[in-house]
Amino acid sequence: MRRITKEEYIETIFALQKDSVKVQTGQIAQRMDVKPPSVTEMLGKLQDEGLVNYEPYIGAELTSKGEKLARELLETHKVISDFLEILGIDKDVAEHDACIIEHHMSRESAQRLKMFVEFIQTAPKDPKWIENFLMYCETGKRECRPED
Amino acid sequence: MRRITKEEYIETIFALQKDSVKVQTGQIAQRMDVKPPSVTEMLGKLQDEGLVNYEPYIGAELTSKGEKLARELLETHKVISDFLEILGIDKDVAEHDACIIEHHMSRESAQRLKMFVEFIQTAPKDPKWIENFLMYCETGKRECRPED
DNA sequence: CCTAATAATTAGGCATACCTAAAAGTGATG
DNA sequence: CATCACTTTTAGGTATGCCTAATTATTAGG
Repeated sequence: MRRITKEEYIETIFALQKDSVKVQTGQIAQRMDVKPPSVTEMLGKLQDEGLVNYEPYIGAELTSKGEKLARELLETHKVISDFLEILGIDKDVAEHDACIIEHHMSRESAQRLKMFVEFIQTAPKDPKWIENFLMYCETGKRECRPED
Repeated sequence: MRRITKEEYIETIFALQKDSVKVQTGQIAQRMDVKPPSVTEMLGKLQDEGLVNYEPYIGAELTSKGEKLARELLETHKVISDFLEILGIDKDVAEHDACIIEHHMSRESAQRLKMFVEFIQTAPKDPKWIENFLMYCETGKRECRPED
């Protein structure tokens, strides 16, 4: 049984708030593939921690604290999935892995990985070595440039 | 509260078996920073899954199935920590993050990351772009070679 | 305004991994 | 062989997050 963390609830609520300010129990449940009672329970806990404002039968809304956390989590998430995609991982798998890994990575590693992705993405030209790497994955051969 | 997974017990037992065949409850508890009753309980479960042979008051020993799993886990672990170290993460942090992440990464991503690390480590020369990257982390500047 | 459909909540449980305190087993020593 | 020190196990309980079934709110139609 896959256990979803509080953080994932925060991220989901954040995403759903793009459509409407108040997010309903059912929406969250559906999106997270979880039953409504689990959501009700979690919203209570998130409320206790000051991450959401929750009114029974009405819906939930992130507090500014919750929103800040959501943005941080989403950034880490994006860094990881971008990285995995650069390595040539299937988009869905990258997405899935990022979801799970993001909550377990230290701030330090996340920060470093972020710089790495940034370094690659803002390279003057699409770096040759990525091409070489993907080639290496498929054929096992590497192009023999000395500075590779 | 940090929740340790079954897999981490397997890895720990594997590591301790280098010193003696039978591994005792107390050794595992100490190494994992957990109390002995937790270990007893877990050994029972691992036994049920056919991963260890466990005799109360004597100790535990990995089955061949458990040992196979341990080797796989350790390989993934090493891939992740090597990668983080290449990015310039502190060894202890890399080690710690690898411990946690390894259990959450898909086989596909782990395999790809493995190839990536291998690609870097077996590069004809220590790749220039890693130096460039570490420089970029420290100074924010990148060396402007067109093929960067 | 009452009812039926829909949605959410409460109540009561399960699984996992952890803990403390108490009981039991093991082994060395007098 | 009895006792003490040490280790391990058992018993009972906590925290998370998830579930089903039953209850309660809300809302739309008649």
